[in-house]
Amino acid sequence: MVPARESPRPANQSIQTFTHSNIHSFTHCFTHSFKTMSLSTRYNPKETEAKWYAHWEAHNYFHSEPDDCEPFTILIPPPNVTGKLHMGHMLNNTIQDVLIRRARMQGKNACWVPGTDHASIATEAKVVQMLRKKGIKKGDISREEFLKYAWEWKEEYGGIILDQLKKLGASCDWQRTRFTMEPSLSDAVVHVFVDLFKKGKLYRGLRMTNWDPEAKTVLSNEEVIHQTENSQLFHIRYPFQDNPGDGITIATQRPETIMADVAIAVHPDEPKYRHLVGKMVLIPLINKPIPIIADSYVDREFGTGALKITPAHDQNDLDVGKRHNLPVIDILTEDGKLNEHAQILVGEDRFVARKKIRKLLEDSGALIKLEDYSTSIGRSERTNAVVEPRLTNQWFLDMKDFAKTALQAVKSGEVKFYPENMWNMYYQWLQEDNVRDWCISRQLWWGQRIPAWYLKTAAGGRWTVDGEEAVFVAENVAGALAQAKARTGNNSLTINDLEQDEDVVDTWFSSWLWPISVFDGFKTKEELKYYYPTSVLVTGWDIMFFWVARMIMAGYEWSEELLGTDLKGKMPFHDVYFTGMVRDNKRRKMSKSLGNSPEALELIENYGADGVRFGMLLSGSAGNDIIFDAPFDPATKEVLNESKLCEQGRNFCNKMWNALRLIKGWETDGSEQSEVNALAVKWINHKFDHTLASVASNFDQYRLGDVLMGLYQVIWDDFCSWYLEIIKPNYTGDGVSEPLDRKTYEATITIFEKMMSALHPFMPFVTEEIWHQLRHRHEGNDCIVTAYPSAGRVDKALIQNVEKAKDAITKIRDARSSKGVSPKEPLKLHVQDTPSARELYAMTGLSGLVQKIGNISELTLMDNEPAGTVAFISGTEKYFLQMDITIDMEAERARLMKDLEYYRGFAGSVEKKLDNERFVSGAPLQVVESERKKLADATEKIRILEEALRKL
RNA sequence: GGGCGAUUAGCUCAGCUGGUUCAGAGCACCUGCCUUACAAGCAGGGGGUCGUUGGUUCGAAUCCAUCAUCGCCCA
Repeated sequence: MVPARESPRPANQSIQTFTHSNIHSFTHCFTHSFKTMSLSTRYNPKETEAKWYAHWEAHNYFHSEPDDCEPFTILIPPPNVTGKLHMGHMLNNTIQDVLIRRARMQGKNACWVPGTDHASIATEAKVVQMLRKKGIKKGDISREEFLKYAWEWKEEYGGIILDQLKKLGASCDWQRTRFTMEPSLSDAVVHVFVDLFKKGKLYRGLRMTNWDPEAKTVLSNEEVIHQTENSQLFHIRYPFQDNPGDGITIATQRPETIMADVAIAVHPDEPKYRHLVGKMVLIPLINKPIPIIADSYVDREFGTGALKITPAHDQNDLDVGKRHNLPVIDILTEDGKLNEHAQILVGEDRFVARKKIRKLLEDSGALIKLEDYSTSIGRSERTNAVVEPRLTNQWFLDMKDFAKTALQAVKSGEVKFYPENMWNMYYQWLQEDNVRDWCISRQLWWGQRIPAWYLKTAAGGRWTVDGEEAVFVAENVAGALAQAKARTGNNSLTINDLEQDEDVVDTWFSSWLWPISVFDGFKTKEELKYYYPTSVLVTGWDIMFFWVARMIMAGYEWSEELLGTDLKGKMPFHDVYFTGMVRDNKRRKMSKSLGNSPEALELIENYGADGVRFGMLLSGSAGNDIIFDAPFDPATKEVLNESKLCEQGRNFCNKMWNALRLIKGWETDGSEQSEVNALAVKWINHKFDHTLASVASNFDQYRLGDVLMGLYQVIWDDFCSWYLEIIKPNYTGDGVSEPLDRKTYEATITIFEKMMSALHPFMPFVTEEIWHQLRHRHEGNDCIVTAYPSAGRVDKALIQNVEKAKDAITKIRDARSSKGVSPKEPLKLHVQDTPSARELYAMTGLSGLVQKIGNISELTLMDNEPAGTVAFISGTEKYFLQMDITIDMEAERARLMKDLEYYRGFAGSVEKKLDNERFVSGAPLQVVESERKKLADATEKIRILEEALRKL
C-alpha cells in the first residue's frame, strides 16, 4: 500500500524535519510489543482514543497550508459560543470528519476550518445573567464596560464546544480556529457594510419588525417561536357616521388596537358589503371617522368578512394601508404600553388594556360577540414575551438581486444540494413573492457596531435632510467626519459632533462572510485563492435560508472583486450536504429544554467515540430527520445516555478487536499454501473490491450510512464469519493450533489493514489502533495518512461460485440443526453429477472449503441417489447429506412439495409474461432475455424436485 | 389558509431513469449453542396486500390523481 503522501503536511520547519529525517530511521519505530502482548478480550476505547488523538495532533496531521495538491476544504458551521456539544453537533461534525478524513487519505490537501460564532442575543443574555448574579445591571454600566465582561465570558466559556469536538475525533485544523468577532472578521463585516451602502443596497427605514417589548429589541424570524394558543375573537360594531343606528361588524383578536385603525376593509366581490364601500364609520369609544375600503386581501370566510385595518401593528394591514394611501398610527410604546395616540387607556400595558377595553366596549354596546379562537402566537425565544409587530427604524439589506443570484447558483448546478429535493424548499423561500429584505440591525451591544454616524444638533437631536436623519457610513469615524464636513460644508466639525449608531449587526451578517473571512479574504487573496471555493458545506436544513443562502449571496457578491481572474468559481462551496434534525422517538427535536436528549459526552463515555460515530451515521440518510431512539428511565422519566445504535458500533469495534486477537495468536511457518486458503484469499480480496466499488459511488452521493453499512457487512460477515473461519488453522489441543502458512498470514494482514484504512474515516480510533497492532510501523506510517483504498477488478464468477458454496454450507447447517445432528459430527456429502456441478467443483479449493466449514468428511459427485440421505437443493445443484438417522418420508415429501409449488407458481407467472405478445415485443431485449433465463432456471429446479419426489 | 415532505417488517430506514441486485438492510424477536478470537459472541429461523382508492402501462413500492394520517416551512 502506497501512503497517500510521504509525510504529513508540515506546519512549519520544525515539524517537517521531525517527520522527514526520521522516516527511514528505525530508532523511532513504534515500540508496541508485537505478538507477545496478550490483548484484552474487550476493546478499550478510552485509553486508545486519548492516545491516538494526541498522536495525530503531535504529528500535525490536521493542519493545512496551501500547496500544489488539490484542496479539499470544509468550513465548520460555527457553533454558538454559548453552546455545548449536543446530538446535532455530533451528527454534523461526524459527517464532516468522515469527509475530511477520506479526502486526506485520498492525498488531497484536506483543510477543515473550525471556529465559533458570537451569537449576539444568546451571548448577551448569558452575560446579562452573569452580571445580574454579581449584582450589576446592564443599564448601570457603559457599553465599553459591558463588552469587557462579555469578552471575559467568551474567553472562559467560548471554547468549550471545540474541546468537546476533539473527544469525537474531529480532525479540524485547530491552528486555524476563527471567531466571528475577532478583529479580522469584524473588519470584514464593517467593510461589506460600507461596500453595500455605497452600492445602494443598504437602507434605513421604518419597517414592521418582530419586537420583543421586554428585551426592547427587534428579533429575527428565527428568534420567534410560533405556537397555537387559545385566544378570543372580538366582534365589534363600528357605527356609520351618517347613520349611527346602523353599522358594520368586524372581528378582531386585538381590540386594544382599534384606536390605531385607519379603515375597515371588505372584499370587493362580497355582495353583503359591496354597497358600503366608501362610507365612513366611527371607531367605537373614540368616535374617529375612518373609511370602508375594498381590498381582495380580505378573507370573506373569516370572522364577519369585514376587517379592521391597523397598519402600525400588522404587516398585512400595513400592505393594505399602503395600497390605499392610508396613514399609520402607532399607539404602542417600546415596552408595549399604550401611548398618547391611543387617546384612551394611555400608559396601560397592551394586555391590561385588552381586558379594560373589553369592559368599555361592552358598556358602550359595541361588543357584539365574543368567540373562542385558537391562533398562532409568536413569542420571543429568549424572554417568552408575545412578539409585537412594530414599526421601527432599522437597517435593511435589499434582497431582490441577492435572492435571484442565490436561486440561480443552485438552479444552474454551480452549487449542488444533497439531497436534491432540498431545492424545493430553497426555491420556495427565495421566490420573489416570499423574499423580504433582511433586517440586519439589532438593539444589542455584543456584536459588530454599525459603522454609521449621525450629526448631533445643538438642540440635542440629529441633523436631518428633507425630514430624514442624515447618515454617514464609513469604515471609521474619520471617514464619517469627512463626509459630514462635505455634506454640511462646515469644516469646523469634529468627531465630537458625531454619534455612532447604537445598534450592532445581526450575527448572520458575520456568518454569511465565513467562507471568505476565515481566510482573511477581504485583506489578502493569498489563501482565498487556494481554498475558495470550498468543497462541501455540511449543515442542517433548518438554517438553509439564514445561513446557506446568504453565504451563497455573499460569495457571488464579493469573490470576483477579491480574486479577480484567479477565481475558480464564485460559489462559496460546490456541494451542500443537508443533515436532518436529530429527534427523539416521538419525533420531537432533541433539546436541552425538553430534556429528551442524551448527553453527548456521556454517550462517548459509554460507547467510545467510534461507537457513537457509528450510531449517528447509521441512523439516517442525508436530509431526513434522524430518529435517535434514546431510552427513558421508566421510573424517573429521564432520558438515559444509552443507545442501541451506539451499542452496535461499540460491538463492531469489539468484533474487529477480537479478529485482531485471533490473527495475532497464530503461529506461522513456511509450509505451502493450501488450495482452500488460496481460494479464500482470492475470494476475500475480490469480495472486498466489490464492496469498495460501492463505497466509492456511495461516497460520491454522500450516502455515508450506506458506505458504513457496506463496510460493516464485509468486515463482520465476509471477513470475520467466513474468511477467518476458512483459513483458521486446526486446533490440535492443549492450547496449540497448527501453524498457518506465511503466505495466507501475510495476505490476511494485508486485507485486514486495507479494511481498516477503508473504515478509518468513520471509526478513526479503533482502526488506527488495529493498524498499528497489525504490523510494526515506522514513524509517520499511520492509518490516518495512508492511501484510501480503491476498488480493483472484480471477478464476479469467483464471488458467485463461493456464494454457491456458502449457500450449500448454510443448507448443511440447516439440515444438521433441523435433524438434531451436531455440527461437530463429520458427515458425507454427495452432489448429483451434472455438468454444472462438475463445473462448480472444478474450481480449485472449493470442495475443500465446503468440507472444512461444513464439517464434511467426504464430498463426492454421484450419479444415483444414495440411501439414508437428506436431500437439499442449492442453486441448481442437488445435494445428499449422509446421516445415520431415519428419514421422515412424509415430512420430506411435504418439504419438497412446498418448494415445488413455489417454483411452479413462479414459472407460471414468468411463462404468462413471456406468452404476452406485447411484453415480448414491447420490453427491452435484455429484460425479455432475463425472463427467459428465469424460466429456464425455474424449470430446472422443478425437474430436480419432481425427480426427488418420484424417488421418495 | 398557502406550500413542501413523508407514509415499505415490531422499530429505524434503503430501494436511483417503472422490469430477479425487488420486496431489502440493521436492530428487535424466536430456536439451538459458554464450539479455544469475540455471549459486546456463534449457527439457524419467522415477520411486510410497500397508507387508501382509482388511473397510465404488457408490467407499478416506483409515474399521475384522490383521500387519510403525520411532520415541517410560511402566513
